[in-house]
Amino acid sequence: MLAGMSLRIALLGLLSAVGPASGYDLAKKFEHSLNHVWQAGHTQIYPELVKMAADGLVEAEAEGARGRKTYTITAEGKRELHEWLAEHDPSMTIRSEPALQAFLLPLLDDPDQAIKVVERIRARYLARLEQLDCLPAEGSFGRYALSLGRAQVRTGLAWAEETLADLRKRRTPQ
Amino acid sequence: MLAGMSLRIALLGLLSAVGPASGYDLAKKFEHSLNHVWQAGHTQIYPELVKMAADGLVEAEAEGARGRKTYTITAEGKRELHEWLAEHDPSMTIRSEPALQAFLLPLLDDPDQAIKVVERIRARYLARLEQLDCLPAEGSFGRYALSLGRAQVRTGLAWAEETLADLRKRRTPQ
DNA sequence: GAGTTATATGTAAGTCCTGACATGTCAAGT
DNA sequence: ACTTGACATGTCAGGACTTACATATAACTC
Repeated sequence: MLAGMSLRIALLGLLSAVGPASGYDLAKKFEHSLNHVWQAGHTQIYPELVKMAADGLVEAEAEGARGRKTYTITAEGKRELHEWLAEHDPSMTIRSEPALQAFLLPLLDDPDQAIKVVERIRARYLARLEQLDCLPAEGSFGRYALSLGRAQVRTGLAWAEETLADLRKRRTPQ
Repeated sequence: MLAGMSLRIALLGLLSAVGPASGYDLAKKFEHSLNHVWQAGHTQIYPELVKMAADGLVEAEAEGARGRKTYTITAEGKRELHEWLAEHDPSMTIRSEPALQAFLLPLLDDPDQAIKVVERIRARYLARLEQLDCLPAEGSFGRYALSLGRAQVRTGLAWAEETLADLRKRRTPQ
């Protein structure tokens, strides 16, 4: 099993959880339930499903309306999915733009400028938290990931608020 | 200013913080101080520095030993760096393999299997936290990012421990 | 003097991912 | 009849990133 096949795994997981679905459906699910875990647009999903069908992990059923194609996970697909979940050591690779901005904060000598940057980061985290809070229970399927995602965003928000307090204290030390 | 130039920004930030450095130095800094924020290997860094030099963001000085080249940030480079930090709305894109595994957990009917998966995730977070705790103060330059990184990892760890407790309760409900 | 490790730089193939473009259907309102 | 918006699928160019390969010097150890 090769590394870096997370998009496949995510798609297989969705198909396994919600049953047969089209590429369009899967793109929507990505937006609404995998959003805090993994991201992918339809431009990545459609070609990937074709490759997965070629590899025997899913089966396509060309259906009626509007050229809609329904994909179903195969036994082989389920096997790959379970194997990945059971065996794969998850990569800790991180690429976080908010954290990169946090890293660079000391470059700004003017505390007011730094405050503006952290306030923008805070607003982003807050918007995302509200978005997560609006997520449907989704049959409670993604519950573990949702609690992890929420906790991570709340952590970012808390960091922003602590950092703002710290920067404001520095600005007016009297 | 285009999106997705974070590698450039990270390199400019390092050059701005620690002064002139070679590609090799920058690769080491990535490992030791940007690790919890952004990741890049030397195979990505060397070509990027060449492009950045072509764009006038850094200046290369071909130096002595072992073909070492020293790069210095230019005024234009500093301008770009500050502009990005001040203006760029950070992307919230997330791709977390641990979170993806968390998402898929309900697929495992056997609680013992789920426990194994979460224990592996927990071990990974723990290893990373120890790694972060060993980071030098680095002139305290990356202090904000370090506190954010640590908090994020601790959150992951706490999630793993709560989830383990939950799964163990389900296994033996008596 | 030989061997090992850390220093130091690169290339190339291939995959992953984004953003822009392109096409057409169906349902509902006006 | 017309328009708008949600549905539905795709391609393509280019940039980001990984993995494997390739090379050579300097310092240290045995």
